[in-house]
Amino acid sequence: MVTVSTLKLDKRTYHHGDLRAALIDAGLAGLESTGPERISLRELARTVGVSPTAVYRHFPDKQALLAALGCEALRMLGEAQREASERAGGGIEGFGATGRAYVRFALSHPGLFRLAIAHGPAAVDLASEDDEASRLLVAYAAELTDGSPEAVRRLSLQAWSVAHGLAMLMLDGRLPPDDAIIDEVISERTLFPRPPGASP
Amino acid sequence: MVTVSTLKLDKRTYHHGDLRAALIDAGLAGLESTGPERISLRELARTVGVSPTAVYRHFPDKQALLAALGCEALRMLGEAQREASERAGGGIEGFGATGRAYVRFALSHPGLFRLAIAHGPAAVDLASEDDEASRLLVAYAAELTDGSPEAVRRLSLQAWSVAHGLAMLMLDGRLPPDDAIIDEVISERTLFPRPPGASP
DNA sequence: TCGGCTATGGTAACAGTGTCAACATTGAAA
DNA sequence: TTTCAATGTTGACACTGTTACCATAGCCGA
Repeated sequence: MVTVSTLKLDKRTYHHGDLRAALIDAGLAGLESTGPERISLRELARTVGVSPTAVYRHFPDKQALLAALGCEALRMLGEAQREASERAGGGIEGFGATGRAYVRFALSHPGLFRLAIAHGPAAVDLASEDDEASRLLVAYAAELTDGSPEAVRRLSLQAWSVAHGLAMLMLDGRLPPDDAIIDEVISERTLFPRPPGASP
Repeated sequence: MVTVSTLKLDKRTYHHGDLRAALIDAGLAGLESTGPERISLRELARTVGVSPTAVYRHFPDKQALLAALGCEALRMLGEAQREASERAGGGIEGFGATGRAYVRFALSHPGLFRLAIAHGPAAVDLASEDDEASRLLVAYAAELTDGSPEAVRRLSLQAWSVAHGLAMLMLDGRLPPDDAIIDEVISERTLFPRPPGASP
């Protein structure tokens, strides 16, 4: 959260104070209850108590607003994953835990998750990303392989794909959002049967 | 394709002939060039040469229209996978081929793919689905495991998740839509190192 | 053959959206 | 204190999905 939620001053002030932060806060709140497609620029402005076009003083576009929300959502996702990783104590269990946290975050915050993925900054190289989620991923992949770039890359991509695919399939209703399925699919034991790095 | 594309009769006829099929055809054509959220009911009606509200004689909703398009798209996806499977000659290579075909279909028909997943019929149990894609998946999973329900289930879910995750990450710009990455991620050799069913 | 009924199409309108141009207000710097 | 850039507002435009109501046409029975 941005913790600037009480910035909606009373109406007597012509200027708002920090409209940008208020809009992002309202957007994050709205994303908790509906999907990204259904949040409206005008309604956001309404809840903040401002005219629709005032938004354009802070974001050139609706897309830009969504992108800002996406960045914040991505940060929250990474934070959830880091907590899960620390709780699991690192190692291969930590790796699995971050994957399961990825899916659980998607299920409990569908709007935020969708926006984090769909409207985040376009990624070029996974290794050079600067968000916490990506950092965690490649760090674990390096730890659990021989460290060669190819191995790190492959494990990162495969792990991310599994977690993301499961999350999206559940969000889109193609698979039931069942906790047991998460544990079944994202399992260090069955997914990567020979712990990488153990044997050459 | 539905192969009813020339049904847009000239304007002198008050009734259209087969408006429903024409709408679906136009929708599929539109999905080839843009995403599902950007196709407009009114524009679809316009390209077919009919008033906006005529659509409501054949679909109760825009959602219903999208659902119909999603079913058709899902059929096309399954067909692409079956072709790839047959070309690879079955077995574990066929399994990998269907996975790669899944991702390639997503990349070459993003709109169709998104709609096939997002607006298809809500799935309850993977084993009881009646679309070709699901059938292929569980058939391969049964062939490549000992056939126990748990093993079949797990392999199905993991394989689907990997393919779907990779496809979505590429479609959403989080990973470059690189053919080499597809081969790298969806590889029978690295993803399922011990061919299931070989050793107990 | 004819009359009516139903399937299918059209018109007008409503509320809502994102966005632009032009105008208004404010706080702070010169 | 004056001016100016930052910020907010009003009004409008084109577009959307949807509804209520009206129009046409082709088929079915008398």
